[in-house]
Amino acid sequence: MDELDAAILRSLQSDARRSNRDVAAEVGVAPSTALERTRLLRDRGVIRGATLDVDLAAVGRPVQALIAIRVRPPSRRAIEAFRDWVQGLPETIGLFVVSGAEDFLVHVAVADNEALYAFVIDRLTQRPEVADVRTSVVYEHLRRPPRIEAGDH
Amino acid sequence: MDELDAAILRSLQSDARRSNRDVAAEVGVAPSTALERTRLLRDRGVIRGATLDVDLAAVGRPVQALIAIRVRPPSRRAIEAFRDWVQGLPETIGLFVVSGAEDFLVHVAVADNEALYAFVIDRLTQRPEVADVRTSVVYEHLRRPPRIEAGDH
DNA sequence: AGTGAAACAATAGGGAC
DNA sequence: GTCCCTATTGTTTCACT
Repeated sequence: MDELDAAILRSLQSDARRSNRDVAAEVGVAPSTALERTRLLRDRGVIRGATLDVDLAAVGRPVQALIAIRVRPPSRRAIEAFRDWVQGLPETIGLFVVSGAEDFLVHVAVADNEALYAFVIDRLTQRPEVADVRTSVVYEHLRRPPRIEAGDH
Repeated sequence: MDELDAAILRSLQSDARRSNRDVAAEVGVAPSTALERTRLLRDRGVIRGATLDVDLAAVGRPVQALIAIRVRPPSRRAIEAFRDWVQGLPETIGLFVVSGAEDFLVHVAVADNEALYAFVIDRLTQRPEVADVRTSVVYEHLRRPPRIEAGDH
């Protein structure tokens, strides 16, 4: 992870579909050099992939929520079972396994408030390990790419 | 948003860098058709962009946390001022504005626990509108692309 | 919605510093 | 060892059917 690697990552972060030629020009190296570095970053697992940023409202799921869940018992078995189950639900778009008062924060996107209510009272409470549920509606969700700097990572 | 649009979105979701040719073959239309549809999806704002999925640990920020924050007074002025400020911090990688007991959930990625502690007690508590802070360490963060279906969106 | 040709980009191999 | 140049292959794009 030298300064060139960091510059390539920064360039691709703003638009992962940018051509290698453009990236090379932006960071000031030959296209072949940029290409080799990018592939090494991919091989080393620094670049995991590129995901499409889709407008959830435009695909019929304008309502988002974060649902804090406490699981009982908080054993590895119960945690992992619940995690795997909730990850497979169609409403789920993100999942945080956390420390603190709760064990999970499930990020869901649904069609309307009714669907959100149904998700919470029909699906979640079906699971016997769910001890407590707290729903927060998401008014706004902003994402920022991490600031990347060179270093001995 | 017909079935073809949905299929194109599903195809690009798994890898936003997939070539138009591959997408066309996968969804069963000519490349020119896939290209036009993809461009229309972009123009209509359904596709917002493509973001690089970077391994945070590999770029020196292996510790993640979600910080729940209550702001006082919970006025538009205070909410928006805090949102804009926290969004600009280098540690911030995500921000949820939510209903419920708290007003914000700030997703941060930092170098170590010390940096996390410093973020909470030095930076956040500097702001006079911050009334309450609750930090949860993120053990695991999974993301899932939304399941996209055709429809009159 | 599909075809073909021209412009463009990605890749592999070889060579300079 | 890192970077660059060039030739080849493959991809995108546009005018046209």
